[in-house]
Amino acid sequence: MDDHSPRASSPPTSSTGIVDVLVPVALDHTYSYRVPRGVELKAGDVVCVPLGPREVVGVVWAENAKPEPRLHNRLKDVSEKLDVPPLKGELRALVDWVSNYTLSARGMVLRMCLRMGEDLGPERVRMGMRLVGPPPQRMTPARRRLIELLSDGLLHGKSEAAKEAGVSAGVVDGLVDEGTLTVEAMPKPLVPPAPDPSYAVPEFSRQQRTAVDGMRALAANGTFHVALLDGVTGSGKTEVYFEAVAETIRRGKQSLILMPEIALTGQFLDRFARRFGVRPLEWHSELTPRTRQRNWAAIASGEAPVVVGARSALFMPYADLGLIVVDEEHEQAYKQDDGAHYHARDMAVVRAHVAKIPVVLASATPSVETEVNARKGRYQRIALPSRFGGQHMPHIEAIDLRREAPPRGRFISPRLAEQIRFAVERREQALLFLNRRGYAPLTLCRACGHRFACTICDAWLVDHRFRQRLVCHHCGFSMPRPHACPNCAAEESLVAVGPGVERLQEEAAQLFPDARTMVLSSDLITSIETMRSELNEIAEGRVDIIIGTQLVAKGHHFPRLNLVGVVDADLGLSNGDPRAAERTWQLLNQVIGRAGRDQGRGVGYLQTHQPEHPVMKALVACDREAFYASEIEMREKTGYPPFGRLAGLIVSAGDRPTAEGFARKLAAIAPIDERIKVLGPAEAPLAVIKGRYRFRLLVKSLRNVDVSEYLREWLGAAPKTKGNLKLEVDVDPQSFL
DNA sequence: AGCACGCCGACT
DNA sequence: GTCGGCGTGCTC
Repeated sequence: MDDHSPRASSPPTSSTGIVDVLVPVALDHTYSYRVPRGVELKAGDVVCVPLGPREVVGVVWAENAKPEPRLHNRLKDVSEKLDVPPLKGELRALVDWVSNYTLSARGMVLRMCLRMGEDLGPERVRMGMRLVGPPPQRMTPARRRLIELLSDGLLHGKSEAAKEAGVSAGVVDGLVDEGTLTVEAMPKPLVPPAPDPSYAVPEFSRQQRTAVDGMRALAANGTFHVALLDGVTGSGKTEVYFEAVAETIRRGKQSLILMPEIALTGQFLDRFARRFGVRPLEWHSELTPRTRQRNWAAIASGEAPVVVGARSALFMPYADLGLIVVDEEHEQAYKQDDGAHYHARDMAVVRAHVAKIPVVLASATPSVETEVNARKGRYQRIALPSRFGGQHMPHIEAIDLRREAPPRGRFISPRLAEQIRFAVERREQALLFLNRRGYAPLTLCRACGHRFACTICDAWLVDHRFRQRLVCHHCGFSMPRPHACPNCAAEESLVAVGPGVERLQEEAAQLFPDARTMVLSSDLITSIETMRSELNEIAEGRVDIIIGTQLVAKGHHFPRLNLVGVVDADLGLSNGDPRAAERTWQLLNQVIGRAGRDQGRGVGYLQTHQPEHPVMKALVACDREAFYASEIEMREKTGYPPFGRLAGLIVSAGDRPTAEGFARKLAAIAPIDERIKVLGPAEAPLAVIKGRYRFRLLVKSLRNVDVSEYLREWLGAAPKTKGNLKLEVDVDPQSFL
């Protein structure tokens, strides 16, 4: 019955043929399937196909496929064409590009586009109730409350209304039986109203106007174009790029605003709502399956004009994307390192390029890569030179810990303590910043010197007094804090070494007994919702001293915060990471930028052992130019990005010799290329994580080298990994742990 | 990535 | 004697 010849002379209108389908599994290549009669398939169509013993959702990657002839009698049929919009060519091109660049399987990249959730079945019809009849014969307090609530005669959600009135479902049923209430189906969940680009256009200052014009022009042009929106904290960056979003809405196209995972706060959504009248659609990992499905559909159909999301939102199948904004473009959170290794900011530029649309990179402290691109004119710089409304940047001072040391076992120097006291007396807020979770990073035995380390990672156990446990920050292992030393059995001999935010809170409570303190640390936060409520508490002024890890550096606005104390400014500088200086500069800038945003009287104190370090000097002098100049010069001289390219290979195995042996073998067969240096293998800075031994190779090349191609050639000749041996490829690594 | 097939230890 | 551990290999 079926014609197996690829040159079948069926008429072109016949739907019988063969298509190549990309399936969302760890495969680079497409598989060919026969198209059943009566089905019409074109590239981009989303289909269900049999794959081994199961059915998977895949995407047609090529029509009129010409599979290997010997496969012909083994081809299976496409099971079904799904009723969703096809993936556009631009998204398929992005998948191909990302897979080619990062060396991750194409199927796995496709998977990121298909996160629409499983078929959850038809959506449950929500029931509502309405007051229709006379009051019941027997009135009870519960019945009265419910009737009161429904007295507007409108349809109320059944469970919500019962909950609000504080009554059980039984009360509802009783009133229905009496004929007082009716229960009817709620109308289908209403499509949220579209953001209104003219809802509340703000007044812009003269300096902002230029930037706003730039934003509108770029959105109106609608062609590929990269702009760096460069403005200090408090300069109104968000409101300025909202104008690009507004223009894109007017043009009937969708906008994507990418945010670092953690910055997806209610504050931002409210700010959006104040400008556009409604909250935007969200896309992040904490959506419930039903919301995920609904939002995916709204994005794919084009019903969602604006999407605010974490990095995974970049791979959504927008019906008609017209603009991408990458907020806080320098954030490390944009780099995904589990599974596929990709940098969402860079891939956003790629997506904008293939979709021929503009992209805005916004930051107060641009990454060195972006800054160089702006200096070379590859990106247009749109600058917001100062704070909005004549506010001043915080005044920054260094506190030299070599001269003004805190008392032994304490971490707040006398001068910083005094300033905090003044701030609290003035009823202002103070922020103590320390990028270290827990109580103390190390616990040791005073009697024998024993140090508590993780048994399966190469790391100390961090004392978390809040949870009463010693915790490994790399694998999550934890144990109760023991009373006696497990090594020498000495009792009461364990001491905490070094500070964490919890210990700092203890110190603050002793120094300022009347002040209200709050610790903000990622391990104390269980969900986006709890974080939103804690941030609200601070914003409403119910906290005097905030003690936080880098969580507090992100775009939250605390109106009464005027003082920021950085407890250990040197913390990120000494780890041998090529980006250490850049990171420290960005983080401290951001954290200190939290101060004085309303009254303009912000002050920052940097506790440091090296006030002469270029980063500290640039911070104190408020001289960003000095920082970029020295950092760019250093990168250029050493050939680090963006003046050269890097890729990392991480070999890991359950035992040290296997990992090291394979890494050495890899190094030995690296193709010779005078533009490329292969460094290592070296034991990774954190040599053991979760019981796996890790070795790293670093590929360092000139800027114009196609590193991905080099890696493919190299790894193609490598023996294939088997057993528990694992090889990870990280093109453009951000972290060197 | 899943999932089956396949070959060696503690239980109905 | 079987249930089940996860190593290896395939999926059009």
